[in-house]
Amino acid sequence: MSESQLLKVRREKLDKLRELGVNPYGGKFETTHVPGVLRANFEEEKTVRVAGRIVALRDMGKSQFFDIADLDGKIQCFLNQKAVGEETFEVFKQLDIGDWIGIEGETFITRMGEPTVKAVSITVLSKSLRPLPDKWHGVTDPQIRYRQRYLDLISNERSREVFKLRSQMVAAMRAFLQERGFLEVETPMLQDVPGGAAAQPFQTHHNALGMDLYLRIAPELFLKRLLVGGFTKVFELNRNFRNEGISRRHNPEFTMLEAYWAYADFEQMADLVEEMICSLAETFCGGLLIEHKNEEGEVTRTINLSRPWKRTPYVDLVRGAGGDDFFYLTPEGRRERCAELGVEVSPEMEDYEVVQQVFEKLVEEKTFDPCFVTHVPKELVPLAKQNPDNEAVVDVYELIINGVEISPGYSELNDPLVQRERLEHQAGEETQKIDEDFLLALEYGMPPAGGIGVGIDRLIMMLTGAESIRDVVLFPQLRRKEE
RNA sequence: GGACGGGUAGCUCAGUCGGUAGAGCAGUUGGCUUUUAACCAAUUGGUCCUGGGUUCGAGUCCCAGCCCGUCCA
Repeated sequence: MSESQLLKVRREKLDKLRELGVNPYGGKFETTHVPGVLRANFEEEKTVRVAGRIVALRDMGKSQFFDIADLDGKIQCFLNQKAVGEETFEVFKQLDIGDWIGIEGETFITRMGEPTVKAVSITVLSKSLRPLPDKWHGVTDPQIRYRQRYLDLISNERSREVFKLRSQMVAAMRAFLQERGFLEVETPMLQDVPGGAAAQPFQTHHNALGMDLYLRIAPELFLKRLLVGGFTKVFELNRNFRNEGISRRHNPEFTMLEAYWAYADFEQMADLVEEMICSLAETFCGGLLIEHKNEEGEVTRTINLSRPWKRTPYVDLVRGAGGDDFFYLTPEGRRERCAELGVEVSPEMEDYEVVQQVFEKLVEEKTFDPCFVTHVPKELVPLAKQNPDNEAVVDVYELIINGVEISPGYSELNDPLVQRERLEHQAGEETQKIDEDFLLALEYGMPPAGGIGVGIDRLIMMLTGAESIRDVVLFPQLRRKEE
C-alpha cells in the first residue's frame, strides 16, 4: 500500500475515535509503573496503570495481545472484548502499532509464562498517523537513523541502549569529579579569540556589539583564568565546535570534558583519568574487558583496560615503529624511512611533523589497549610545561585507546613569559591564535596545575563498541536534505 | 578531491542470461477468547535515485550526474 493510502487509513481511524467521543491526543495520565520495570519486578494480581507506545499487536479476534513500550522496556497487555465491553473494544479497534496509550488493568501471567496486564480500561494518549519501521529489522538506512533518530530509537534496541548508557556514563563522570571536590562551571562558547587548541572555528556575528565572534574550539583558556581566580579543582563538560571535516570519528560539534587540578601534575591527572574510565567500565560494561562486536554478534576486538595502564615515552614508541636508528637519521633520512614504511609525508612538513606522522600511522592507529604516551615534543603542545630534564619535550600524556587519542593531560604551563614565547613561536601548519587576555591573566599568577581533556564521544564509542561517532551522537550533523 | 560499495513498495530485502516488478513485515477484509517475529485465507501497494544512450525490449548493459556509506588524501 502506498504511503498516502497508509496515512489515509490512519486519518480515518483518527476521525473514528473522535466520533466515538475519544480525544486521540489525551492529556495527563497517572501511572503506577513503567513498562520495563513492571515486567522486571513482576507481581501477579496487582492493579496497575502503565503507559507506552504500542509496538506489537497480536489480534486473536475477541482477544487482543499487544506490547506497550518506552525507552526502558516493554510489557505485554491483554484486552478481551467481553471483559472491557463493546465500546472500549471499538475504540481499541481504531488503534495501530505506533499509538501511545495508557492502560489500567490487573497483572497476570499467561499460559506461555508472559507477564501481562489485563486491561480494564484504555486511554488514548496519542494517535500515530504514520507507520513504524519494520518491527523485526528496525531501520537500517543511515539517513533515516540519523535524520529521524526517534525512529531509530523506537525500532532499534541497541540504539536505545547506547544512548541510555551515554547519559548514565556522563552523569557518572560528573559524579566522579564532584565526589573528588571538582566544581563544574560553564565558560563562554562564544569567544572573541578561539583558543586552547589548533582548529578551524565557526564564525558568527553579534549584532548589538557589532563584532564577529567564534564558537569555541576548546574551553581551556577560560578554565585556566578560573585557576588564576582561585578555583583549585574545576571542570567543564560540554560542547566544542570545530569547522573541519566530518568522518566516522569527527562531528563538527562534539563533547569534551576538561578538568584542572591546582598543584597537581600530568601524572596525577593520568591516575585520575585511568581511575575514572575504569570505574565507568566496571559500572556499565561489566568489567575491564571491552568487547566490540559486529552485526552478527561476533567479537571483532577486545580492549583490555586492566590497570596499571602502560606509560611510554613518545620517542620510544616512534623508535619501535620507525627503527632504532630513527632519531639518528638526518631529516631527509627520516623522510626516506617514511617512504619505506609506507607513511605518506608532504614536502611542507617540518621534521617534527614527519615524526608525528609516523606516530599517528604506525603507533596510534595500531594501539587498542590503553597507553599513556609521555614526553611529547614541545612543538605539538604549546600550552604544557617543558620537562625539567629535557627542554625538547613537555610534561604531558596523550592517552591512546581503541586506535584514537581519547584524552590528553598536561602539567599546565603557568609561566606567562614562556607561554607568550611558545604561542608566538609556534611552527607548522596548525597554530593557535594568541589570546592576550589569557596571557594577561597568567601574569597575575596561575597556580601550577594538572589538566585533562577527555573526548566524550570517542570514549563512549570505545566503551560501547560503536563504529561511528554518529552512533553515539543523537543528532549528528548531516548535509541539508534537498527536496 | 580519488578508489570501492550501495540507492527497487511505508520498513527490511531478493531480482538469474537483457524478456510481464518479487518476498517478508506493516496495511485492508474475513476467521480465531492465553498469543508473542501469533497463526490461517484473501487482498491493496512501485518515479526500480535522476537524465541520456545501446536495444525490438533496460531494475539489469554503457555514459553523465545526485545522494549515502567506507577507505584514502
